[in-house]
Order: sequence, then C-alpha cells, then structure tokens
Amino acid sequence: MSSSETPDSPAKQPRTERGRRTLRLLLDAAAKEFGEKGFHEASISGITRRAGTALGSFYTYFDSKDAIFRALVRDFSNRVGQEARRELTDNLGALDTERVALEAFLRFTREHQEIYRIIDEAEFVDPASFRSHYESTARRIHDRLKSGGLSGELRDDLEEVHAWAIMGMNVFLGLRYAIWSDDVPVERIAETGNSILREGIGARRGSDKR
Amino acid sequence: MSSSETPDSPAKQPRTERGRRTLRLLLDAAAKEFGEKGFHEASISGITRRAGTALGSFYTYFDSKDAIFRALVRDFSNRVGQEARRELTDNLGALDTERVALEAFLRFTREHQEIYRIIDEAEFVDPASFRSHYESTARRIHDRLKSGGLSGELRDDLEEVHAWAIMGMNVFLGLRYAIWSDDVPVERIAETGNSILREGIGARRGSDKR
Amino acid sequence: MSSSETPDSPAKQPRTERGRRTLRLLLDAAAKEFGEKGFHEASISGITRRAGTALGSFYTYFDSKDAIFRALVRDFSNRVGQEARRELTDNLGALDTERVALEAFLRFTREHQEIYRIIDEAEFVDPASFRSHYESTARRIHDRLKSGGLSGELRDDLEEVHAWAIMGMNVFLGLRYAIWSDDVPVERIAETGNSILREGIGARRGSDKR
Amino acid sequence: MSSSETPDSPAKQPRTERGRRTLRLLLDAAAKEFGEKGFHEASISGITRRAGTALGSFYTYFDSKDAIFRALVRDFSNRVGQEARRELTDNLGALDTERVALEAFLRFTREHQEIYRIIDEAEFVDPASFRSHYESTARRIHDRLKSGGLSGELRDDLEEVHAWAIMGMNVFLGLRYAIWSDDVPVERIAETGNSILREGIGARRGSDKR
DNA sequence: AATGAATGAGACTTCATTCAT
DNA sequence: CATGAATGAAGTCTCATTCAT
Repeated sequence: MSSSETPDSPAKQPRTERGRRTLRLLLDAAAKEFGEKGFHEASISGITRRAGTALGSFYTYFDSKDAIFRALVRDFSNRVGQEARRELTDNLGALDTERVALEAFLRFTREHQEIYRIIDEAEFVDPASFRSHYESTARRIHDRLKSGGLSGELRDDLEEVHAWAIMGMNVFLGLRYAIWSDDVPVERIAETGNSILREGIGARRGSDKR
Repeated sequence: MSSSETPDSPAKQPRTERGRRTLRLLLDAAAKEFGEKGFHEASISGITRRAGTALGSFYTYFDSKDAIFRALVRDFSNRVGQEARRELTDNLGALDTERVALEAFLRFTREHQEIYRIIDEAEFVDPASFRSHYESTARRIHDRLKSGGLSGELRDDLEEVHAWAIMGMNVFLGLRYAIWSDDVPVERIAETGNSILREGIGARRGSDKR
Repeated sequence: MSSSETPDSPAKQPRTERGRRTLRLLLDAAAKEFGEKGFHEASISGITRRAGTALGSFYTYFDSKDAIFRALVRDFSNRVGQEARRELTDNLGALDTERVALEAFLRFTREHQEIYRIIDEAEFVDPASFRSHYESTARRIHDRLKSGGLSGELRDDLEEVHAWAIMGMNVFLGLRYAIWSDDVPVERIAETGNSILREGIGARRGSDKR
Repeated sequence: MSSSETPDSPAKQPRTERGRRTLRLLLDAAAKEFGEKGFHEASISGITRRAGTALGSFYTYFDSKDAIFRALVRDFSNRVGQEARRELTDNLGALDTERVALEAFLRFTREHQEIYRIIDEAEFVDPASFRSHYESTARRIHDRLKSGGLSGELRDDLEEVHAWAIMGMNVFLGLRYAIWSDDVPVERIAETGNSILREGIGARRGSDKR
C-alpha cells in the first residue's frame, strides 16, 4: 500500500529521551517555518532558532533541508489520511459520507493551514511525496465510491476519474474557502459541493426535490 | 479597471526591433527554464544561456527574477483565458459547453505542461497572480453557469462555490490525466467529468440513461 | 604523452583582458596561500584576500578549491619539466648531464619552495596529477639514461627502475638540502650525489680517481 | 634529552584492562581510517565507528585528532626502524646489507601501505615527526655506511648526503614498486637499486663484472 | 543595447570538541 | 569509563544584481 522502500530514513532515530525531545522540537519548528515562509524562504537557522537548539543540532537528526521537508510531508500526509478515516467510521450513506468528508477536510484545513501549504509546495520540492499523497487520497475516495456502488446508493460505474474529480473539487473548495477566507460555514460549502454529487448541476427534472 | 499604465510594467518596453527580438528570446527561454527547473532552481544565467544573450542583458528588460516570472504568469494566465473563450463561441448547450471547456483545457495542458507548472508554482512565488488567475477562471465559469441557469438548462441556484468545485475538478483531472499521464483520451476524461455535472454520482433514478 | 582527456578544464577561460588579469591574480595568490598553509589550512577567502578580489570572483574562474589546486599542480609540473629541459640542451656527457640536472633542480627548489610543497601535497589532494608528474619526470630521466647507454658512456641495461632510483635520490636531496636547509652549496650536493652514479659507493678499485 | 615525562603523552594511559583494550581498538581503527582517507578526510566519528566505541570515548584517550595522528606516526616510525634493524643483525657485507635493507623495506611497505601513507602525510600534518622519522632513518643508513667504510668495503668518504641519496632512492622505489604496483619481485627491484650502489651507472670499465 | 566580469550577502553543511547522564 | 547528544565556529559555494566597457 505505502511505498515499501524508503531508502532515506525519515529521521535519524534518537536513542535517548532527550534526543526524542529535540527531534520533536525541530519538527514542530520546521512545520511553522515552512508553513509561514515556504520551503525556499525558510532556512535551517530559522528552524533551529524556533526550536531553541544550536544550528548544528539540526544535522544530528536530518541530513538536509530537503530531508526534514520530506519527513514533514509524509507525516502530514499520513495525518490527513488518518483524520479522513476517523470521521467516517459511522454508518452513514455514501453521499452523506462524502459530505462529511469534505466538511472534515475543510475544518482540518482551516485549523492547519501550514499542513495544506506544505503538502502543496511538495509538488515542487518533493514531487514523489506529493504524488503519493494525492494518489492515496484518490484511492481512498475511489474505494468509498465503489462501496457506495455496491450498496446501490451510487452509480456502479464510478472509476478513478470520478475520484480525482471529487478530490479536485474538495481541494479547490479548501483553497478558496478554508485558506483564502473562512467566513462561509464549512457546512454550507460542503452541502453545496455535495449537491453536485447528488444531482449534478442540470435543471431539476420533474420530481427531483431536496 | 486600472489606468492605462500598468504600475509594474511586465517588461521594459524595447524601442528597437532588435530589442523586441531579445525580449522575446528571454521570455521563451524563461518559460523553458522555469518550466523545467521550477522557480527556485532556475537561474538568470540559465535563462540567458538558453536565450543566447549575455547575462547582463537580462536586466535591460526585467528588473528581477521575480519580475520575469510574474510577467510570464500573467501572460500565461491570459493565454489560458483566451484559449478557454475561443472554443466556446459556438452555441452549444451549457452542459456541453462545460464538457468542451474541460476537453480544451486538458488538451492545452498536455501541450503546454510548462504553463501548468509555472502557474501552479505561482502559488508560492507570486500569490497575487495565482489568486487572480483562479479567481478570473472561476468567474468565467460562474458566468457560464449563470447563463445556463437563465436559459433553463442548468439549476438556477448556481453560485461561486459551484464554479470553484467545477474548476477544482477540472484542474485535478488535468494534473492527473494531462501532466502525470496522457494515455487516456481527453474526450473520455471530459465525458466522465461531465457526467458528474449532468447527473451527479447517485444511482440512476428510473429512466436516466447514458 | 600528456593525458589527452582533461574533463575539467583547468580554468574557465576569461574573454577579456580584465578577466585574464584577475585569473592571474588568483593563481598567484593561490600559490602563495597553498605554499604557506598547505591545502587544507588554506581557504578560498585567504586566496581572494591575497588577490584583492571579492570572494565570489573566485568562482568566476574555478569551480572549487580542488580545481584551482589541480590547475596549480599541473602548471607547476609543466614548469618544472620545462625548467629541467632548458638547462640540458648543451652537449654535456651523460653523467655531467645528471649532475647539472640535479644542480638545477636544487636551485629551482630553493627558489620555489612553494612549488615543491604544492606538488608534494598533491599526493594527498590530487593523486592523479602527483603520479603523472613523477611518471613523466621518471620518463625524462629514463630517456636520458637510454641515450647515455647508446652513446656508450652509460651502462646499456638501464631501466625504468634506475630512473626512479635516481629521481628519488634527487628529490630527497632536494627535501633535505633545498627545503630544510640551504647552507650547503648546490654544486657540492650535486657532485656528491653524482659520485654515486659515477662509481657507486664501494671502495675504489685500483686506479679509480677523483 | 627531556625529563622522564614525555610532554605530550602519546595517549592518556588507561588504568584498567578494559581501557587498554579500547585504546588499542582506537589506534587500529585510526590507522585504517587515516590510511584509507588521509588525515583531513578522516573523521573522529569514522574512527570511533570503526572501533565500535562511542564518539565521546575518543577523548578519554586522546586530546585531539592531531594527537592520535602524532601517536600513530611515532609508533609507525619506531616500528619501521625496528623492522629495519631486525633483518640486519646478520654479518652480511655492507653492500649486501643495503640490498637486504631495501628488500625488507619494499616488502614491509607492500604489507603496510597505510603506514607509508600516514608517515608521508605527516609531512603536512606533523612535520616535526616527519622530519624526525627521516632524520633517524638517514642516520641509521649513514651509520651503516660509515662502518662499511671502516671495514674497507665501502668508500671512506661517505657522508650524510650519501645517506639521504640512498634513502631517497629506497623511498621512491617503494612508492613506485610497492605502493603503486607490486608486480615486480622485490628482489629484482632491490638488486637493481643495489647495482647503482655497487658500480654506479657508468659503462663497465674493463674487468668490472657482475 | 550588449557584454561579461565583479560583488558580497546569505545559506548550507561539517565536524572537532564539550557536556550531561 | 562509556555514551551519544549538543555546540558553534569555520568554510564552501551560489547567484541575483551591479558595473565598467
């Protein structure tokens, strides 16, 4: 499922408690630094300054600026995935599931703008992780669509393409209404997006109601 | 909207024919350089090397690396917009219009991957242009949706949110099926995406076919 | 004869007179810096400080500290070779030729201790050049030995091994009496070394004089 | 010469058996590390990694990177000296003694290339030890030459200069035929070198036999 | 307008050495 | 004695931008 070979270990494993603490400080600091300034404007010294460690300590745990960025992207990608699964254990219908997923995504993105930014910038800094992130997200969506098809609630011809379309919808709604502004309630955005999935955008045909 | 003088001129206007030629060489070279390497890995000297001009000549036409990138983003944004409008002068129905627009977008993106990349990287280099690009794209879509509503073919409650959702759909289909791979015919992608707009993803109700 | 493929150009060729001047300043400064401090204690900034240029200017002409060191070693190796040939155009006998060669080498080494040091340190910094230097020096000596054999003045079985032995003799006499001290006249050192070549170190047999 | 306390102790004397073991591990590891990478490319952490000890333990036994290098050079210098004396206790003639000494040197060098390298690099890292090594080697040779003179087998005017010449010969034959290649048998190299000492390189005069 | 050299701030990275446990 | 994390000085290299010709 996940890339089984990660040649570059995410981080040199600390062997002591103190080491673990420092590693965490660095990761947190890096998330802030990259989130605020972007990869290229960010600096190692900015990270260690925020972390309160010496510059050299950075290299006890990471080989380079790229390495910590990659570690962060993977970490965040996993977190986003977990978050996504968390909300959906319920036994909602398929369409409601999509609505709730979008809602959760918007909420999460509003809370963690730096995660959004870092994952997105990965397109240019760590394309492999970027791609892997969206591919597994699409796979997750596609799985949901298929099971909705099996349950009879959704069309039974839904393919990967549909999953990518829905994911794109979600991501752009996140960009526009979670990152750029946050005045519209997430429920409203999610409901609007969901209406497209329910009925498309064509004029109501006869008895179609809501 | 603004006065006739653009405040930050995209490029110092050359007075001679030779100057115009050099300017063009630089812009083309920059598109390649930024497209291949991304903004931060790109270098002015890489651009002038490709253009076959001296390093110093760059500053005859642009104030900075950012300036030429911005100029490029705006140029491309306009081109994408024009391209989008071009295909749609026909008197197609609203849903078909969206299908054709998506098809055209995919085709264009396959042809001009560097444009895609440059516009996308603008999110981190020239956020204003990035935002402006997607805002006007969304506006264009929204306008189409509204006129589809007036004509009765589309729902009459379509808002900006719907436009962003559709745009996101299109963009991600472009990323996945125009940039990352190009084996599926654009018609097929566009048709699949369009089917969501026509009917949503719910199971067919009664006679709904296609 | 010389390595026909030098993938790393010795120095980026300057195109203007000013450039040529700067390049020369850098090379001279580097010779001093390396000669005084040795490769590893030397610094680029030390070189540019001596040259009176900005730090960055260094990289206009050389890719790295190694690169300028290599350039220097090759240059010096050539110079030593030329110097060696210069003195020997005369029509001296073979043994006298060796004596004069050693004398010249000692004199040159006393004058240019930094050259000695740089070539010698190349053993650890640029082994290929180091080896090539001594191989061509040995070849030069071997050639002289062979022609001495042909003329009947020298033994006719002199091989590469003899050339290396003689070279080693010369080099160590240089180290001891040109680098570490210079109180003994070069003529005397050269005569002493030469006496070994003339008669060996065994006790005189009969009429052997001098 | 000095008081009974060597000013810079080669290594802090360990008090326990365990300590002695660690010290030995470090020295062996350092010989490998310096031998393979050279002084400046070598690192303390490389040494402790090879030794299987913690980085910090290094400083329990040595004050600095220089200190362990110096300790090594002196140790090796002594070993080379001992080795040299070992083979020569026999009652060979003076010329044969030189031949055997060269042979032994070549053999030893082939076996212990790292020793060669470390001693040689000392020229740039620990000049005092380097100089002292070659000075005592020259003295040893000179002593042999003098006693050969007294016994009547050798010329009676052999000075320090001759010793240095012979040493240089030996060292360069070692470089060329023990370090760079080892295809020629040491006996052959030694015999060739020795022939110079026996008779020089001039053409044979009359009854000169070989 | 064009050219190509010069500039220097700034960033990354290394690693010998120190320190706390 | 051993361990492994922490430190920070020092150095290399890049490259956007300026300048003199």
